[in-house]
Amino acid sequence: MTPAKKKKRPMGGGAVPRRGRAAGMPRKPTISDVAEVAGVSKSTVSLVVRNNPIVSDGARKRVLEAMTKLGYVYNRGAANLRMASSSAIGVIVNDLTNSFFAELAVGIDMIVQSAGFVQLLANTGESIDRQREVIASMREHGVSGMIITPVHGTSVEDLKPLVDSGMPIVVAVRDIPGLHATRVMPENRKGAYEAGRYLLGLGHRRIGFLGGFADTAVFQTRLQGLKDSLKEAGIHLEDRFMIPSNASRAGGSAAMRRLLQLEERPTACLCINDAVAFGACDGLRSAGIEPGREFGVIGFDDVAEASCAVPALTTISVDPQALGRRVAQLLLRQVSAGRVDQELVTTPIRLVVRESCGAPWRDTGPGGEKPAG
Amino acid sequence: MTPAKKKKRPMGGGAVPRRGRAAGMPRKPTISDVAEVAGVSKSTVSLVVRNNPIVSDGARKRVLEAMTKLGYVYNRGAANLRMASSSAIGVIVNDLTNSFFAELAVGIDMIVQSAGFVQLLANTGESIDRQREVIASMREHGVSGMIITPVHGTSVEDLKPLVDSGMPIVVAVRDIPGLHATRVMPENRKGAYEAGRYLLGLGHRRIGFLGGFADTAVFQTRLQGLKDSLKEAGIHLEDRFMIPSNASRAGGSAAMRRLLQLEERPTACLCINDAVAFGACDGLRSAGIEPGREFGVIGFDDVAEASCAVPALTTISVDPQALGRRVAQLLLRQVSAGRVDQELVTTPIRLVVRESCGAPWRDTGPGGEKPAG
DNA sequence: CTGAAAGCGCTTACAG
DNA sequence: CTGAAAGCGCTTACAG
Repeated sequence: MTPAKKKKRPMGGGAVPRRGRAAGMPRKPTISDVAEVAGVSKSTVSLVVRNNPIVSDGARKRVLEAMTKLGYVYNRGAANLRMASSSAIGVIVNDLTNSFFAELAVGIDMIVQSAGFVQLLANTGESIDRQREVIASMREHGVSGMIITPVHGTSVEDLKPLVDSGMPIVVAVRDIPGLHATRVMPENRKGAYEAGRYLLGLGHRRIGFLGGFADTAVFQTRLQGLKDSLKEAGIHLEDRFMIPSNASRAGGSAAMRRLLQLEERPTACLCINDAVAFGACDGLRSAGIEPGREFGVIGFDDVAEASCAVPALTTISVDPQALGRRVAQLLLRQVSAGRVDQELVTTPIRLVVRESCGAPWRDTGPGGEKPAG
Repeated sequence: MTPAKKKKRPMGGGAVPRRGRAAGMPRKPTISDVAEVAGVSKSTVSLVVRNNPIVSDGARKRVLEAMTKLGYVYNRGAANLRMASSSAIGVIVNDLTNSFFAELAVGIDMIVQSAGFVQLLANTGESIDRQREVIASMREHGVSGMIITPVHGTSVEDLKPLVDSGMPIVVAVRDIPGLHATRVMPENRKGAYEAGRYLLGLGHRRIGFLGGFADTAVFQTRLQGLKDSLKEAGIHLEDRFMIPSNASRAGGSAAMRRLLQLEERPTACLCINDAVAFGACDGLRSAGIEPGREFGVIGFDDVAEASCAVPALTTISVDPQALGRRVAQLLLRQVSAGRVDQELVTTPIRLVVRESCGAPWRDTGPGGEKPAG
């Protein structure tokens, strides 16, 4: 074993000023330093770092000791540069203050962490400009894949350069039809179908469909799911029970008022989203009807705030953490396989009865004709 | 101008297999490629990339054209390696499903993004093991600073190696007393003081303090704030109005039951956290008293769920986004100055009257003696 | 204003 | 099993 050589580290052409380190701080140790202390070559240290069993036990032991002695920290950036790979994936979320997306990020993080990757997370706050900047930034940082819940109004063109660059990406929750990338969407039809079954199970027979506009895919899919469940029970969803409106709270309120004016009016409704469901509850209350207890209201949990604001509201939602895990797995599979998939994947949907402020609706039975308590 | 030279790129000792790229994918262009196409040297391209005005307009133009033509993407990892700096900061959060911390992350992200940094976000889910792993991982990824909301039970020793390494860190929300790092904590005393003033302003004169145990710093600080406000109004907080308990929902319920048994009982209380406040409301309801309307309840919003579950509950909380922005600024200041601060910073606290399910409490006036409506 | 060269901290055939 | 050398994609004095 040759004695450890003092390496000179000449500060030749590229004298490095070590920006980012406090003036007096000692230089961070590198594998060369470790090799020197352990009396082996850099290669050997590199093998030890990556747990290659080829190294002799003695050498390994000396290397490990040297590492702890020096407080060595592996520089993954340098390794990534050399290997032309990266151990980071980018996660771009349209609104992290929305707990749905926060939970989604948590689910993603679980998988990403346990796969030894690190998550670059950016929040776009529904800003298309910020989304563009963030995508560019993450590409520069060399992420090996990206998960995006696009901001509203994102077009195929916005994401095409990214996809064309060969970057594995998964688009989640909000679809961008026609994009050649993996897209993971909730099973709207199944959710609406189960909502219908749920209401039927509670004894409802006249069920309305509120909010949204008929020329959107999401409207048609959700409506179809409801119709399917009703048809199974031999019930036809009457057109007059189908009331389009803005997919907003105000829209829901107006739609509910129209619904309540019908003869033989429904005793329950399915709303296109939770904002509309809020509005439907507003409309019921202003008519002196208690939502939930006297009139069944279910909304798709798109805006993901239903749990707080409407006590007795039943929501249809995806388990966001499970969705996050699924999405991350789909991405990592592509990353490790070195190829890009273009599948459309749907995710299961659950009916969630929120037990928030008031008594949950399911405790009250079929209701609808029952006078206020 | 010499004609563009074909660089050979010999695959000598270190033939790079290009892991992480699909088989047929073309190599990503580098500044050498851009230089070749633009007919300039690498140095010039580098100067253009970083917007150095020293480059002639003609050269700049040709470089920019070459970049768009090739679809060049800056490799920040390589630049960081060379500059021994990094444009990433690590954010380690104990529970991202808690909307308080999600909002915190959003605030951090805002500052981090606009400073041109990228955020590595990891969720520990209150696991000390995961926290240790994540800290190690982020160090390996070369973050230039870290923001941590530590998991419960984190000790000074857990974070000391990190601090000793010279890494700028900011510990937020949960204090680790004795750690030589910037720590940003809510102003508990001021919050309690303002809660007291708020209750006094509503006409309350007998105010209780519920939950927690007297041997904790947080208990003493919050209690002191309440006492201060009462003293200003010439009121002494009676010891019997101070009821310690587990800082849980069950604890709060038990404490409230004890409080209600007192002669000349209080008409309002301040709770050590929102879980206790939930419990206090439970206790009130089981005694037939409507919380908020008939009995003032304020809780510190530590668990950050108050807004959903207790309609009429007043909470004392920090604006988490503002806190996040503040924290990020404190970190970035250290990062760019290349030094490490060890200050203890407190953040302002606000009284928030939640307008969730029921009528907000402030609409009901002093209350407390008023019979149930 | 531009080019050639060195080096950031790693990994990887290759020769011993 | 170990060592010397080349190179990942950048930046930076330095010489022209």
